[in-house]
Amino acid sequence: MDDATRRNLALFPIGIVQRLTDLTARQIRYYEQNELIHPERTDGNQRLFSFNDVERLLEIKSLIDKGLNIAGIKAMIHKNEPGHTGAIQRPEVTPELTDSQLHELLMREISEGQDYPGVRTSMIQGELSRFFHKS
DNA sequence: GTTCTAACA
DNA sequence: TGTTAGAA
Repeated sequence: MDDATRRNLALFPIGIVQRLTDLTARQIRYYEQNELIHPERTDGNQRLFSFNDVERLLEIKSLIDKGLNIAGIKAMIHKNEPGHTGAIQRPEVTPELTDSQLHELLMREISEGQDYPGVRTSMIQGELSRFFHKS
């Protein structure tokens, strides 16, 4: 049995995952509804999570702390290519950013946790929802 | 005892 | 998101 297989084995119930991630069962179930995770089901319809699921939940938790909404997190998970090597040029003091530029900027801030001159992190929440719809 | 779904003084 | 009710 290889590592990948082992990591995807559905092993623990929500109770264990709850402690492993410091998330509430409510949140875990909520994230599943929004398709951020896809735990397996067994017995009488009870969820069984794998190590991968747990890691994903930890990642989701950190993104939530950064102020992202479900839509934003979905985008991050799908485009899991964390560090952009650096082919992106940041607009100095640009009052008007194109959607493309703003998107790249936000992705950088989110993955690097840093701010760029003239762009406040607090704008992430609002601008992100402008990209990946509102809720 | 634990987890599930659905719903909200 | 918290929390609770009722069932499995």
